[in-house]
Amino acid sequence: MPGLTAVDEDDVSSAPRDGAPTADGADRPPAPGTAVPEAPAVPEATVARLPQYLRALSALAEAGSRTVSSEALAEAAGVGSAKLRKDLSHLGSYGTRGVGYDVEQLHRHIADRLGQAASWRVVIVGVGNLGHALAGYSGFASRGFTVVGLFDDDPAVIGRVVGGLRVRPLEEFGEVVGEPGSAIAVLAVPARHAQAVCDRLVAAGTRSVLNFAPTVLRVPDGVDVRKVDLASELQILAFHAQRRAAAPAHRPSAAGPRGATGAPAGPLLPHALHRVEEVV
Amino acid sequence: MPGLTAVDEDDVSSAPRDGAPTADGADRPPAPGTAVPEAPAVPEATVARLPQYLRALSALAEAGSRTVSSEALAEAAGVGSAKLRKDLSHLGSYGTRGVGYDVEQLHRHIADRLGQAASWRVVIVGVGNLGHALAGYSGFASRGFTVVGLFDDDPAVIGRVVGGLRVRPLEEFGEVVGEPGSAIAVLAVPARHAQAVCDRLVAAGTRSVLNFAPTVLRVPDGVDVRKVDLASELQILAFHAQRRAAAPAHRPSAAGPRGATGAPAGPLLPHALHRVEEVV
DNA sequence: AAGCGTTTGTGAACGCGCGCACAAAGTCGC
DNA sequence: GCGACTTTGTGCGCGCGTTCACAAACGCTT
Ligand SMILES: NC(=O)c1ccc[n+]([C@@H]2O[C@H](COP(=O)([O-])OP(=O)(O)OC[C@H]3O[C@@H](n4cnc5c(N)ncnc54)[C@H](O)[C@@H]3O)[C@@H](O)[C@H]2O)c1
Ligand SMILES: NC(=O)c1ccc[n+]([C@@H]2O[C@H](COP(=O)([O-])OP(=O)(O)OC[C@H]3O[C@@H](n4cnc5c(N)ncnc54)[C@H](O)[C@@H]3O)[C@@H](O)[C@H]2O)c1
Repeated sequence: MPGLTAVDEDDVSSAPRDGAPTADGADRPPAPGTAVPEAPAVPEATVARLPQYLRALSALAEAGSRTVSSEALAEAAGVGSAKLRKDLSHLGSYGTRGVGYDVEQLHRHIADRLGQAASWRVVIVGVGNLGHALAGYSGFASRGFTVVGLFDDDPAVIGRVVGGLRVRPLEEFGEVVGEPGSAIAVLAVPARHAQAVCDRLVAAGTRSVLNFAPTVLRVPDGVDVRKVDLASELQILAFHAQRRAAAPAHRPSAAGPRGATGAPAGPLLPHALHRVEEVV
Repeated sequence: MPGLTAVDEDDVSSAPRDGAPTADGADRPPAPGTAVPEAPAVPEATVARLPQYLRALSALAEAGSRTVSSEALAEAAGVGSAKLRKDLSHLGSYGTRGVGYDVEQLHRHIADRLGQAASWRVVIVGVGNLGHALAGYSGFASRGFTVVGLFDDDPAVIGRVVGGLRVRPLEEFGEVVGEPGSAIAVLAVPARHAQAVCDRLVAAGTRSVLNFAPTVLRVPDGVDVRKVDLASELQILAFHAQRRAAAPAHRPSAAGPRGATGAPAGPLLPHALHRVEEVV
């Protein structure tokens, strides 16, 4: 959404520009020159896709590719090539026409933009069923995140060591979180406590929250909240499944069988389906 | 009416919806034959919010409310009231002017639209760190889902009982999944195996997949895939956090991302922040 | 150096979703 | 029974995001 008024956002990112002799020092597109410093403002939709591009680039680099075309990278990331090029254009021009993008250089650049130059500190609050799984997840490190604290308020859980970290009481939160905005909090407490816990985290300086509890969190301006609601995801899938079931095969004959991937090409949904409700 | 600023959750993450849109996506206008009665075509953005409305309605019903105004329900769901009314209008008119909506009736109606009349069958594939947490999660049942099967291929895991269900080998998948499209599969296997496992599930009749593995899944038309990528969520938060850090005290009014509170909101952002990279 | 094929970057059209504002429709008070 | 008030439902304008299509830019070959 339009929410963020990206303020300046100049290319101040320390401009490491290591060895890469980009030759063209003239790719400073929006030369402000006059008037307001304005904001290149990367669109939200683009930001949401950058992680996918980064993942695809990591895979390509590991596979030995040195350059990729927008077509190939888009394929790997599961998007259209035009969309990918436009997305990258918001970050600046880092491709070479006629060749493509330098895998390593583009990876570095996107990682910089995502703040992944150094590892972000992550704290997990609520080490229950879900929090335990998250604490033991090894996939965060490779994406630029380091879990530096686990918190709970259950005496039976406090003190246990999970994933190499000791579970602490919430009172010690302030000691671990550090500077305001320097850590991301993952909320994995029961829904009825989520708001209260969130308030404490914000009071302690938290500016970024990933919420797993199925509740609407109220936070002051300046705090960023993203939610992951598994039940909602299932319900959205259920909605589509139900619609699919209600609308049987249309165009019985003329249906163009544009196969996607090696898989059964046969038309599905032979007849109406029914769901059962008993448990096995 | 002009009192409070529109409450408005972030919710930017609406359906990236990669892959191929279902063939029947939106071929409504040029109705070739006779006028088809069905398919008012609920917008995707609306579908993604229906679960939130349903949750809010459940809470209201439990609190004893018999009716709600669009304003109150929107507040509870964390959206704007105009948006909510427009969303509901896509489902048909079920409100009473001058009064509001009947809580129980609206809940029933939305639940019907989401196919929640009966409990959907859910199978979890990959009972590791994450799959274990999901299998033991009690929050699915109240949202209309019943876990009916757990699958893995690790002999050390097969046979174990988790959440009252025995973990089965993938070979038995076909016996449990039932009619094509009648169950939703939750993928919680390592990324490098996700595609292969997904192919097997689809071949066995699965039409809805919720993917936790950080990979792009290729599926044939007619199969609906939604992904939950925790690392990406963190990276998006990191992007905003970094931008916030780069933009010091500016205009707090329009700056922050999606404020929710309609009142005081004492934004601080005292000074620039820095991240540290060493682990504790 | 010039031509040729390739690929990027982007201008422009298009469609979707959002929020405003208001008339219609209903309730409540008298 | 009637007027005033409340709240829904929606028409409309607008901005964001996606897609198409193409000229400019680049490497490679001759
Ligand atoms: N488990 C899942 O697979 C799953 C799936 C989707 C959503 N969720 C949501 O994630 C959240 C956690 O789920 P769970 O299954 O891990 O629940 P859980 O009950 O197993 O764990 C919750 C943990 O939070 C701790 N806690 C409670 N109040 C606290 C407080 N005030 N401060 C600090 N810690 C506190 C508890 O001690 C417990 O350890 C819930 O909101 C749930 O709805 C879980
Ligand atoms: N644990 C988390 O908190 C977390 C967070 C984000 C994403 N993920 C993703 O979720 C997935 C699972 O994560 P995890 O931590 O549970 O991993 P895990 O290794 O703990 O569990 C994976 C399970 O899948 C099983 N498996 C492997 N190959 C299989 C196959 N071919 N068929 C059936 N089962 C198979 C394994 O036996 C194991 O039990 C991974 O893709 C991971 O990236 C996990």
